[in-house]
Amino acid sequence: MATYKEKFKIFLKEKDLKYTIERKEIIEVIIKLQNHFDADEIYQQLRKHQSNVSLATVYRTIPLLIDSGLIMETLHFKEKVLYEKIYNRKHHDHLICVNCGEIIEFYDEDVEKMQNRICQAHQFVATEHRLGIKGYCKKCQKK
Amino acid sequence: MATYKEKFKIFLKEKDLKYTIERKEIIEVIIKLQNHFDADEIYQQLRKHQSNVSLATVYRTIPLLIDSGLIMETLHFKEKVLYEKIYNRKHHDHLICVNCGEIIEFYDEDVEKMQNRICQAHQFVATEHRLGIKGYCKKCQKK
DNA sequence: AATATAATTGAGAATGATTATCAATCACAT
DNA sequence: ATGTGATTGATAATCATTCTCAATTATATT
Repeated sequence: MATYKEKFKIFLKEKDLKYTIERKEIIEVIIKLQNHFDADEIYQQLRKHQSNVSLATVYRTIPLLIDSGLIMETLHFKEKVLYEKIYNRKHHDHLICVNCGEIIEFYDEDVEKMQNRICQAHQFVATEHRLGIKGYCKKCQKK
Repeated sequence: MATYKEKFKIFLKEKDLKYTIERKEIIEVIIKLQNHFDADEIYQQLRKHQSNVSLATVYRTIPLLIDSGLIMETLHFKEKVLYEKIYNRKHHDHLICVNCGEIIEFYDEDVEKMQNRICQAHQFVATEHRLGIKGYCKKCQKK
């Protein structure tokens, strides 16, 4: 099982793209990120680690990270696109608290089965599905 | 069962908001719309019907339509927020063809049950869920 | 190691959807 | 008919994202 960095390098090589310092620094920062993140979060983390990669380069690199199967766009919240790491992780879906913004991940076998059934019924070939449930988390219900 | 227009009027009155000509023209145009639409689509339809309601007012009215339970945001596609009418319609989810943009609606009882089960397990109170499956429709698979 | 070449970068301008501002107008209760 | 606060249109502002372009860099080849 290749590491994140190796997988990214291999992807770039296949596409005749270069493994630059900027791309190296971005992937290193992504590896450390735990939660859902947006473009600016990557940028802020770079600065925190004494890297001067520009925001433009962050935006340019995101599609490469997606195409290489390392991250995916998972949800839109407050006008922002959030991403998360997916390499070497099981697919899962999300509960999002509209009050505090907390994101709870869950995996459900039935969701996957159901997706297959629905796609077959509509002769549809799925590349991705996203189930997002919005509402109130335990804490926020009390208010 | 109140009509769209009546329901909107009642909502506005409850909130001490006014039923203006502009809001009337917007709701009339929404009633006629069949598919998923964005803010600009509403604006274009208004102009087609000799209405001069501004785009700013369209944007200002959308939250009112959502709060009154007449429409909901259903999906993001190509950087645009798409809405659809929901009043007096059964909840449903979507298959979206990433090639041609076709949107197929489907209803599945199991999706609803599953949502309840997951929310109970996480002590979460859902206000809304959205299941979007992206992939290739029958036509686009052949290419 | 030097060279060639196409890819990449940073800085800042451009874009495009959406939101805010504000003076003029309007809906509606009294 | 009047008063008051809500609403509107026009347009400026915002904010995330994308584009532009000259300067720089990675990598294959000599």
